[in-house]
Parts: sequence; structure tokens; C-alpha cells
Amino acid sequence: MKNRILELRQQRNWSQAELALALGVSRQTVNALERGRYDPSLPLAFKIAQLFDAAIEEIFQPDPA
Amino acid sequence: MKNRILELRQQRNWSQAELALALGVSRQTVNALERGRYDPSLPLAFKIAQLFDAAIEEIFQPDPA
DNA sequence: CCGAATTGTAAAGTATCCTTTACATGGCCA
DNA sequence: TGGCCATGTAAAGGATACTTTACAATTCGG
Repeated sequence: MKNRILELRQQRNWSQAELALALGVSRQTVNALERGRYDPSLPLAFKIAQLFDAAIEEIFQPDPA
Repeated sequence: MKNRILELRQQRNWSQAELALALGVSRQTVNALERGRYDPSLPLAFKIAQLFDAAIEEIFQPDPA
């Protein structure tokens, strides 16, 4: 699953720590998500979409499997 | 997190087992999702949305927290 | 009435998500 | 140079997602 979290965060000039605070998760979680180490839970995906004012489908793209 | 999986499944006259097969998960997982015992992973949420030809946001609604 | 299909649930195990603590690296600037 | 900020990563642990096996209850057609 690819995502555009890094891109959207940088557009807003936020640090990983700031984004983590806004999402209510740890900085390491934001780092792991950006680096594709794992996918967020569905509730966290909703929070991310709401924060960036976008649809989940605009931020996350499932693998073309 | 609420969802409309039961409703969408019944519209199509599918059993939980048939839906599970189409999604590549176990029947117990479909049952648990319909009954709200836990939320699907993000990849599974995408599969569900694709199968029902709907946006994730049309099927899942986060808690008004 | 009988059997098959459907649904609900439990227990135990594995995998994934997310945490805290900790440390290393590189860039920037006083 | 020295210190701060941002980022990357690791290990260990807790929480959640999902599995297989198994059993009970209900429903419904023959």
C-alpha cells in the first residue's frame, strides 16, 4: 500500500513530530508510515484523511495485486 | 467505527461464507466485521470497497470522537 | 421430521499495528 | 565548535486483526 503522507506533510511544512501530535500517534509511527514499513489501521487512516482534508483513496493506493 | 457490510452483503443475497471467499478472508472475519467486533485492516477495507463498488467512506464511518 | 445451510461464538495461535525508550546521523546556525 | 532540530532505526511489549478448529442454535426445503 503506497501513501502520500510525506508529500502532504511537507506541503504544510510540518515535522514528523508535529504531524504525530496532530494525529495522536507517536513520531515513530508517522516515520514508519511514511517509509512504508506498515499500513495504518483504518481509524488512523480516517484521521489522516480528515487532517489533510482528502479522501482516503486520495492518500492511500492499494498495491495493484 | 460503524460499517454497512451486512447491509451491502444482504442486498446481493450473499452468505458470509461467499463474501469471505470473495475477500480472501475467513468467514469468522466477515462475521466479526459485520458485528463490529473489530475494524478491518486498511488493505481489507480497500478490498471491501472495491467489491461493493463504493468509496471506503461510503461503507465505513468513524466514531464521532 | 431430517438434513443442509447459515449464523454466532470460543479458544489458541500468528501477524500486524503502535507504544516507549534509546541511540545514531546529518543539517543548521549562534 | 557546540548544541538543537529533524529524521532513521532498533528492541521489547501491548493491543488489534486474522487464522483454524470446533461446537451450538436457527432456519428452511424435501
